[in-house]
Amino acid sequence: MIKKFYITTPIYYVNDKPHLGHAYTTIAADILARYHRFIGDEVFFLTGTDEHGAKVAKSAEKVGKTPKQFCDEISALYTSLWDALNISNNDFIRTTDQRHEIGAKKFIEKLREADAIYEGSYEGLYCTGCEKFLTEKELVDGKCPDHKICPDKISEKNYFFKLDKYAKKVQELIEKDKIKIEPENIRSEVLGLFKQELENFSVSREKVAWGIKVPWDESQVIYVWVDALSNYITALGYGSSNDANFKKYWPTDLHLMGKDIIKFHAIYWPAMLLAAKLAVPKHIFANGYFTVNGQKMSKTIGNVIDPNDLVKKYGSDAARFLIISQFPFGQDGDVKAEKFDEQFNANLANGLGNLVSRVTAMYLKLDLKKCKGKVLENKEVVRLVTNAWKNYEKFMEENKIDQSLKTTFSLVKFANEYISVEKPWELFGKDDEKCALVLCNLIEIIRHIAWMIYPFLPETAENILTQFSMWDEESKLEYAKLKKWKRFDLDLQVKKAQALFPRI
RNA sequence: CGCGGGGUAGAGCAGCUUGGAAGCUCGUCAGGCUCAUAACCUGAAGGUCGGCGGUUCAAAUCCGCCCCCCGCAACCA
Repeated sequence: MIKKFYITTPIYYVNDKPHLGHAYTTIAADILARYHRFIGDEVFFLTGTDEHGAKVAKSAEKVGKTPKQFCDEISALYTSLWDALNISNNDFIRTTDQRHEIGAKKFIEKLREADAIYEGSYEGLYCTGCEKFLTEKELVDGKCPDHKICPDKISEKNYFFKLDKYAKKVQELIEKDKIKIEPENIRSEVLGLFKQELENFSVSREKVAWGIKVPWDESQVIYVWVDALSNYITALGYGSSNDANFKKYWPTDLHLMGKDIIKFHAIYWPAMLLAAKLAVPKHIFANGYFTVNGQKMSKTIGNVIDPNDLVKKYGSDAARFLIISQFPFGQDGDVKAEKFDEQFNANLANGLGNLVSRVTAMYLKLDLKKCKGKVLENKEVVRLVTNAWKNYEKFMEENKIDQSLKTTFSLVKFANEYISVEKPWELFGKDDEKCALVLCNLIEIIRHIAWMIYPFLPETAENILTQFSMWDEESKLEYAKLKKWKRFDLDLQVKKAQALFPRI
């Protein structure tokens, strides 16, 4: 039976242009999506942009644009980055899409019907200059940092969600891993939140114009978390006449996100889904945060890394590789600009690129056609590759994508050592059959490496396989066949190609 | 007493759950090789595993206290 696999990134807030963090989460999702397609799952991979709220309206106004124009422009920055990074999402949802509006309204309506919503009042510090509520933390000496005035304490009518009604159940689901939360430390952090006070949260706003109107009270706009989170179902057609995808793909197999928004995904979202009598997500995974040179990435410090620059400098595949392999997936990590060059050269140029290059050259230089049909199998090498696949899969299933990549590159290392030990150039003319065996083993190892990196570096994988004229035929094969050791003969059409990753 | 993460060779990290000769990548140094993208392979130098104390035949690993970094707490992955 074919398994379905629904994977999402958060929808990104358009108040900011995309940075390394957005790219990180999205590339990770793409790798997992590609992997699952690769092994034969039916995949739906969703990403998108979150476009409502006072902040966006404000930013738009500042540059003299309508909110919609503003959103169109920023949202396009995301889609073009995803193009540049070869992201294979099946859909891209914007919260300003009509389909989303319909679904989101339907969803909040459902919450109300379930008696999960009540009218209350929200009290906060409102700055008339900003036209928004400020938190205590934002204030400087009790004043709005932008307008230097004391905000007014005012209250407005809001609708609230009865989180207290569902929290216990959500907690139970998490404890029993019905909603599996990873990594472990994030899970315990979430469970810790239940011990503290979890307050009912507001699901609407009165003083915000840029948003989706609450269906039963048009003086209110649906507040961010209901609006944003519901994208995961509205993109599948929830609430519309065409909800085939919703029926097929819901619930989510994997919600991927940065750790900052875990609370909303792990607690608020399942609670709302329970209220609406929908299935809850199966798995939530929070990735870590980047610091740059030991400091948090921030616009004010000016250390924000633009993923577009990485693509320009290293190319799409290498940028994917560099971004994803900086530190273990699920943990925080620090990056330095110099490190990108270093790792590019070490792993891609000197490692993989050079391996392909030297094996290709040897194969073309040493004429071993007379050994055709006499090439044996080397059990040790076969076992090594089989084992590598086992580990690779295990890590992938555990979302340890950096480990899968490491496993793959350990084969690169092995192949390079193997060449040094066997010295094909010395064997040639002395023991041609042995020489042929070594070269065939090497090419076969490279074939396996190519398929392993396929979800990570799709273009490179195709390039390598094309170089050995394997792509056309193999790309049609099933996963189970691809990963089997293949003994092939010496009649391959091998082309000398350009360096995969020229050294920097 | 808010919650959580971390402090291991020059740099970045793994190991800690289930105690038992300190490992990986990059860098440095010295050899080797010539098929290759000045690449590749081998070897070496370099660490009192944040501090103090405890448990133990044995602690980076378990326990206690202390010091120092960092993230989160209604909208920056």
